Amino acid sequence: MVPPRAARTQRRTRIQEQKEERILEAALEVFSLHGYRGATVDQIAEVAGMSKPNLLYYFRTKEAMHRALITRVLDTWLDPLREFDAEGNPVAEFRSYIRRKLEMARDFPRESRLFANEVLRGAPNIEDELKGPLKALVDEKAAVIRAWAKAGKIVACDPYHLIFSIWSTTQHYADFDVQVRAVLGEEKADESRFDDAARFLEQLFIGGLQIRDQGS
Amino acid sequence: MVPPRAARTQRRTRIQEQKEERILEAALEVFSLHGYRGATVDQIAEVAGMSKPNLLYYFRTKEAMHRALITRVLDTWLDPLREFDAEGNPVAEFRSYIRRKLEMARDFPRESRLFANEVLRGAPNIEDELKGPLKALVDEKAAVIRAWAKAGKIVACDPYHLIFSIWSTTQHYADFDVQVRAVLGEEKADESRFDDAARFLEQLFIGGLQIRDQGS
DNA sequence: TGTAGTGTTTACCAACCGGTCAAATTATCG
DNA sequence: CGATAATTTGACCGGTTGGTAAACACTACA
Repeated sequence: MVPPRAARTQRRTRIQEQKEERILEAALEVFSLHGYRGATVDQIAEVAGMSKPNLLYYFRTKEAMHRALITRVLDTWLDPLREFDAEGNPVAEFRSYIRRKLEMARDFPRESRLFANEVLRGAPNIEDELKGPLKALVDEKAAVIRAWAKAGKIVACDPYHLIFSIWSTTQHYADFDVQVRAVLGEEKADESRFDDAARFLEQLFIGGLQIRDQGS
Repeated sequence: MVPPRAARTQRRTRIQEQKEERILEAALEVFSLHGYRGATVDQIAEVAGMSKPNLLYYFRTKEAMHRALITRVLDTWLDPLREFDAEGNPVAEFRSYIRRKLEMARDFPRESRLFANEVLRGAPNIEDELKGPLKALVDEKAAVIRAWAKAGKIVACDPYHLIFSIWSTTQHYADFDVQVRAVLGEEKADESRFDDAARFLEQLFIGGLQIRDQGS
């Protein structure tokens, strides 16, 4: 009788976990494609293969569904940056960070688009998380980058805008996928697209970051 | 009696032009903020300062309004790339192209977000224009860039992904404005944000493109 | 001033949407 | 098996949405 959300103090059953997983998977599919407002509960229910009231038994509102989804995505989305290691070799760290971000754009485009959709709308539901955990993490990594520059390990540059540019260039291949396809032509296979992108971005960032001839 | 759209064979009156302009301005405001589905005709009518039926007298459907808006935006959006001059100095051309794109992100963020919203949704209404005029223009400029590289004027790199990276990094400051603000902190004034971004992007792209010491 | 066309508004509608409810079905466990 | 709780469903509801009908107002011009 009592909806599972209220009974969460107890352990969740396996069936609840599975259903919630199926729902969030379907919600990701629909939200990422149509945005929050554009998605309908009926649509999500259909993709999840269950009736609307049944879906609403697990997530009482559309908003609850979206919130659960976006906080989860935001968390995994920051993993690559968390791995960014102050102790490692600077150039190697950037190289693997860029590669990880590009792989996420390739393998999890729906998550990227969900996030993009949310930020585009002004991030009404995640503003606090952006100003809190996200900002804190970026501040931390920016300090690392600045220290590297001061130590002469990489060229000096604004660490925040450097991170922004890595975010934007990599996520572009998920969020603007249709445009990229249209310009490159459909014949260009996915593999090739991402390989070319990886090669270019490495050239752009690593080439630009490495200390070489400082003249002119 | 007859709606103006059908009477378009005749010249449009001044009042029609003005009203349509007011409507498209309001539509841009609302669509860019809430996306196609999230925007309501009532909302647009209110922003435009007229009643809904009155608005629908000038644009018979919500979709017609959106289509008129997006084709116009797409057109002006490509202007900076059109100005990209094959005869000019390569480095100077890139520098001014980046600056123009960044200025557009600063001065016309709504247009950028409208476009981003559309592409995110799979560009259902502009797919043809992406594969047609857009692709043609990019192909043309890509050839120019390749020729510059072959002539040794800039370093060799994939011209398509270079253009993508300029698009994504500059538009990021319009589309992900909320995130940028959250990370940099609200105290950072707009002017400073864009100045810093301009300085960084110049360093990234121009520094990376210029021919200097080629040794590892 | 009459009238035809242009522009505007009030009232309205059918479809859709998020969400509820009560009843039915199924799983759990003594 | 019996009983209790968990899950699922069809029917439904109030509010919103895109769009329409028709009357009304304004303007230009003979």
